[in-house]
Amino acid sequence: MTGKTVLVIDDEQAVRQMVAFNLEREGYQVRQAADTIAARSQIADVRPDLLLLDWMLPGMSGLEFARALRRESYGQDLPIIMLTARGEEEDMVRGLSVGADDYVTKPFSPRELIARIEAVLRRAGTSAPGDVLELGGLRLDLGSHRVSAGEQTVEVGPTEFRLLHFFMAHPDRVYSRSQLLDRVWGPSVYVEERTVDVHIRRLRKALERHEAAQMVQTVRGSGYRFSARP
Amino acid sequence: MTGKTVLVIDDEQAVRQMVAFNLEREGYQVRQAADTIAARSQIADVRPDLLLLDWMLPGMSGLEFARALRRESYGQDLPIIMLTARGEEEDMVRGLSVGADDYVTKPFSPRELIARIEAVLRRAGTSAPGDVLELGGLRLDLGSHRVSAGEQTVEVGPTEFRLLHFFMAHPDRVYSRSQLLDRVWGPSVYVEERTVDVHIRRLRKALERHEAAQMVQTVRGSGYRFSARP
DNA sequence: GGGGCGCGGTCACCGGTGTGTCATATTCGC
DNA sequence: GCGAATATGACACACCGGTGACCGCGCCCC
Repeated sequence: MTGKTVLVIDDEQAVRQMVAFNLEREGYQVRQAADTIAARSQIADVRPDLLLLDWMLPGMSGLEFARALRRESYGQDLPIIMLTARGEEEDMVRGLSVGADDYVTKPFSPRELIARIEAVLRRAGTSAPGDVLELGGLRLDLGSHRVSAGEQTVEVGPTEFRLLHFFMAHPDRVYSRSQLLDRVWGPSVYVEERTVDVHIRRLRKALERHEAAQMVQTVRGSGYRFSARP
Repeated sequence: MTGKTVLVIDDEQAVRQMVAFNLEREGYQVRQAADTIAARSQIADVRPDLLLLDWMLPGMSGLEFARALRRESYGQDLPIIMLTARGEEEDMVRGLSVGADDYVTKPFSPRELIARIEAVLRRAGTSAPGDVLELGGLRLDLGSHRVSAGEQTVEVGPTEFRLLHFFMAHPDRVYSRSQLLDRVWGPSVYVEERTVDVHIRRLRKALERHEAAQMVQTVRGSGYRFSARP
């Protein structure tokens, strides 16, 4: 796993720690900054994949900071999620208008935060061309939305693409049907668990002309796993 | 559906009963505890899949209790949802930073509670990456659900996997058949004690191609032990 | 506007695998 | 050598996952 880097910018230490604790548990790299000065140097230093930005910051507001970032070359397509206290929601309209990708109102649950982060990263990742996942002879190109095995193109439907994308981003790991539904279909979608089976089969069928179907593995009683080795 | 077990820890009986009623209707097993002492013994006794933990408890706060649990081996990946009164939201930031997975503010609707429980349960198990147990040349990878001896993969069925998992997590110690049934099969499963023998044999058979079967040792009159030395 | 097509979700059926139980063989301790 | 405890083989059954078919929906192209 690559482990995306997230920078949390908030003046309250408790908030930063809470976020850091929960994101690290999910496998993210987390950096912290208490103000925009520190944030600046962290951004230059570690080039985070995503910003969690508090609305109220000492000195410069989160809004101004976001706007300033958007004017710069590196910050233009850096995803930003704003953190805001309850009651400030109206202001968020302005926040979104300067280019924040989403916002979360405090207090927020780790689940909600992670779901939003993944949603934003997914969107950002999909639009960035040249981002390619490669594993065991399989290539998945996020930019062109194409899958290939060697020289040949593999034809997969949209859901199979997302499923394969998730698998290739998290290889060698078992996921239960409900976890897959959560991560690939989305947290608020309710469909039958067995639906996963059907899409697994469709994915296998697409891969099998290229002798790559054995990478999609059944772990009886637990779920499915994607792995290059048998 | 297996019927997951949820433990409700709250000092108000009305809250506990309301929760129990609604969860049981959904097919959950529900246990109750009015304080942390009772909670302790319930946790040791029934090994719940999830905790609903009130923020304000007599004696020890929910926060302290959660933190204490997180320090222990069994509690580390036990999902926790905090219950909190409206107005205490500020404090929740701290609660979430010690590892609660989500929170619900009282009063809450049964629908909301169930939705959150299911969301948390779905995510459970995904969090800790790269969990690997290693002992005497045997490797058990929880993430990929694989067992290997040296370079070779060891084929084991689901129950044998759980059994081996338990053994490798608690080596060099004798467990009686009923203890194994309790810990590996679960507290609410009733099967013959002799069934353990059969699965021990199946586990040995799987290990014996890799010359690792002698690690599963019989202690006549007492039970079984897993150990790297003869 | 209608017909066709692609996609996603559900269902029913089936075959295989895993699981628990029993009967019988074997081993161990005394 | 005896009795008790454990190992082992066999078996029936439940359950899980694979699979093909079907249906409904939205979209595009006539």
